[in-house]
Amino acid sequence: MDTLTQAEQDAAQQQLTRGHKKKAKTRQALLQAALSIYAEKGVGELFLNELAEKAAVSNGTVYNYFRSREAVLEAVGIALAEQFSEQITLVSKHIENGAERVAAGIRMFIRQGRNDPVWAGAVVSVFQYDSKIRTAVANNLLVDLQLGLSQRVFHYRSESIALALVAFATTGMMAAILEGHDQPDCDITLTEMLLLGLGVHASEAQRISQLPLPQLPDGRTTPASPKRTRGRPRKSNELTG
Amino acid sequence: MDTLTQAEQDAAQQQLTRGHKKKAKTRQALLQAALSIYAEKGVGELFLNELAEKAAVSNGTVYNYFRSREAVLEAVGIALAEQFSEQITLVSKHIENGAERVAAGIRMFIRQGRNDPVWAGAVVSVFQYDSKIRTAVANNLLVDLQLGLSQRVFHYRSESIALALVAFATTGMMAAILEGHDQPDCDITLTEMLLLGLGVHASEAQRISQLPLPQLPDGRTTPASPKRTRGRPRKSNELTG
Amino acid sequence: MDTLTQAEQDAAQQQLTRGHKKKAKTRQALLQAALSIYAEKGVGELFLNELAEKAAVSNGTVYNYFRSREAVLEAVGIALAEQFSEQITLVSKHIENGAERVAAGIRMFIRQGRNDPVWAGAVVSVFQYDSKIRTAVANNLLVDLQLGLSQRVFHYRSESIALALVAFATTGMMAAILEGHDQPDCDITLTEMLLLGLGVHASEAQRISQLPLPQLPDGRTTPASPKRTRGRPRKSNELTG
Amino acid sequence: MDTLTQAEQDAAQQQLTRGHKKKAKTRQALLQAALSIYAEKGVGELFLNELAEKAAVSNGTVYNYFRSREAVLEAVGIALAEQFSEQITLVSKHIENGAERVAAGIRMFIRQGRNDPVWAGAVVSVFQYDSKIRTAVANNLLVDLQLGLSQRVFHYRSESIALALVAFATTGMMAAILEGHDQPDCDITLTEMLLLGLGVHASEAQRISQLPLPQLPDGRTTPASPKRTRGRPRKSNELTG
DNA sequence: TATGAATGAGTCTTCATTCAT
DNA sequence: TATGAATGAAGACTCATTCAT
Repeated sequence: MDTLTQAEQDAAQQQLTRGHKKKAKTRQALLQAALSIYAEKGVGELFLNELAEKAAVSNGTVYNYFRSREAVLEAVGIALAEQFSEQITLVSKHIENGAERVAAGIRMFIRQGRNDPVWAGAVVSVFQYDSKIRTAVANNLLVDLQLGLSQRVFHYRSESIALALVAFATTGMMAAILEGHDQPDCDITLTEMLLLGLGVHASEAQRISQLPLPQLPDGRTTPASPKRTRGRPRKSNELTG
Repeated sequence: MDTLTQAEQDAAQQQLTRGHKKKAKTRQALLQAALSIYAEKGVGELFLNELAEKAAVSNGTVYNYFRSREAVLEAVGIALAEQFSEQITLVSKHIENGAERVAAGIRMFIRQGRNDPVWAGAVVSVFQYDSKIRTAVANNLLVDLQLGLSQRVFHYRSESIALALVAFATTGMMAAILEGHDQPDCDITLTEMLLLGLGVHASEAQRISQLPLPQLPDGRTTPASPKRTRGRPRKSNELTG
Repeated sequence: MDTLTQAEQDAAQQQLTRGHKKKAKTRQALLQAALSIYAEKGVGELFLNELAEKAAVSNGTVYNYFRSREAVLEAVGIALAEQFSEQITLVSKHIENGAERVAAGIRMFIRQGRNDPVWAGAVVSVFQYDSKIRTAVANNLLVDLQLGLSQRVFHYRSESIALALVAFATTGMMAAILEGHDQPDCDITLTEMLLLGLGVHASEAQRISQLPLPQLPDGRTTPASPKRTRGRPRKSNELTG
Repeated sequence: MDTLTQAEQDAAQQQLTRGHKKKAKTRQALLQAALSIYAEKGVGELFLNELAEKAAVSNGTVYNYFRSREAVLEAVGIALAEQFSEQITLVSKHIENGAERVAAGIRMFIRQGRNDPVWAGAVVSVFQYDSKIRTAVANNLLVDLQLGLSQRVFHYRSESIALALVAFATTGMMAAILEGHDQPDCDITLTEMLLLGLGVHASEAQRISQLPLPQLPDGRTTPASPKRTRGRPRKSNELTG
């Protein structure tokens, strides 16, 4: 998964051919830097001087790409939200079963977060700051929940509560992993629990949660491990201690 | 539930008899004001001049009670954390069954949050900002999970994941309610789902989630609805739309 | 004429008795400093760091008194406008003849400006930047023009043009004096010309323009000569060379 | 009256024949754009990015024509000043009487300003910002004043004060018109007043102020009405309300 | 202890100017 | 010469913290 959406990459490509390589690269660098700051310190701690430094541009350059600090936050949120839709669509493209689709989504998020802590940190930060991101997740999830329900795989009483359950448990798990409370196959374990919660039969839940995940094309450009040069050290999450 | 813990109230009471009524009141006012700011705008938006204004003291006075802004945040976190333990202990004092204790805890949080949006908002804000609060929740929850496991009511593979599941789903539900996505008995519905996820048999899950809740002594002093005089309006949560 | 209006001085006095001497003094210092910057460099060149330095307070203190840079400009404008009304009222309090009142006003402005270049510079700067100041001048002048007309001393075709003539010529003269093109009795000379322009008979114009001016109580606190420590040197006005 | 002086147009013409059409056009476009910004927002609000945009060139291009922002301001001032001389010379070319020459100058300025608010706004703005412009006006005016004096048409005590009177009253009137306080024949009315002020006999003042104006060749290229797309709205001038 | 004016480090933002293409 | 992204100095503004009263 790349930091830039497909649309943005296309635009970048076009500009590239017109010799505007630099501008596209700078914008990407800024978005990437913003993501990594989100990951390290949260949305509220994004300061433009630090953003500029991380993106290796000068202070004023930020304003050639974003009208204000708020615009940066918004742009990152939008970029993440678009990524979500694409990513989820991709991972469950050929899956017909609603429960399997939901499971694939949950596991993809957790695995992706484990592979890319910068991305995971940004997602967790943004998830509760920005309703756009929540909308993006919810819209995709909702369809699959309804599919599973109509297929008689899910049996839940309230769709909105099921939605909240899956979304918050998944992002919570991502947060827990970020804070060091990882364990092998935790994606499978959580997915099984959630499927049970959604009313899937135990044997089915176990089977579905262990299905092999579709291969994802890997286009990540974010560094695999965040640099924590500054900012307060991340507090350990005692929840999963 | 009061904003101050029992211990703090006791201390306050003692000082009261010594004629230090005012001091105790000011400290309580400050903590209460901080809570309501958390609820309205989140931890990152607590500014001391606003805190002082809300508590009806001058800004310099804050420093007679707290060494720094950080100390305020910490004190609020500690106060909330202590409340949690007391509250959960209270609600499940006479319950022997681990699953019933967990269910009572989940439902108490959600119901309490529905009754007191200020408190709920503060809890949700703090939960992801302050590891102490997470610890407090986790410690209590952990015991009950282990109890339920030993009683063969729960059947889960990973305790830490179960912990994360219950904690994040519950606080997520509180957030969803805050944003207006409430529905009757949503505490029961979520609890049933979580019990299922923890491996409780369906019939048991349904029964346990619907047990009458123990009566709670009600000593709340927080206003029932937060005043949102300033700050950005809370974004609607599309997740549970 | 003082930098603070009567109302402001009253307020200051009240606060003084309540031990708020400092606050009143700081506000006055800021207004005074703003005036002197206006005088030296014009409205557009007022920078808050320089304002703070001149008022001998720190940068942030300015914001304890004015919400923004704009608020500073506005406050100075209002203070000057209020001064005008008071000053003009004062100088022509006991004069019945409209032409004599107008003459007294014109000459008072010019003489006051000669005595207090800081004030004069500020007036000239503000006059064309701030409609409030123009309104203040115009309102007072208008009454006297109409009085003179009804007394058959003035004979002009258009009141609004007469208004503009007197106001711009007077402030223009103040600007010319500021730039060093002073000469003895220039207030008398200009006043005579303006009276002629307003249709006063030549002998009357000469007599009125030379009447002794009413004594003004002198409460100036502004330094008699501006310090020109910084900023581009004032360009000489070639108009009156 | 064109934005470029005759000299500049000649130069432009020469270059045209050498195929440098574009360069001349760009320079003119920049000067024209600067004028319109002056008119809209004043000298202090001319920003080079906006200038470039208005002239439909990139911001870097400005520096191919002017060394710095200051150089732009200076060039506009010089262009306006040269226009003045030409314009005044032109309008009073065949007039022998000093008072008639002065009257023609005053009326020409006011009428021209009424026809071309962009030009008028720029003149008013520049007049108080740039001593060159004042010099240009003063030099022309001075000669005519002295002529009128020697012809016994004027009877004033101080040449410098007479100069200031006429100049500031005229530009003040232009400002008043710009702010909407126009009225038919206000140029005649003001001129008559000023002639009276300069000591012209009443009947003569009336006659001279109403003489037909010499025809001006009209080569204006500036749009008749300024576009006020941005910037603070011009404040209404209460002086002439 | 309470007050609230003052402080100043830190951030956001603008805009004249440079320079590689 | 034209372009426009990049620059960075400068100025506006915030807010935790101090301190004299």
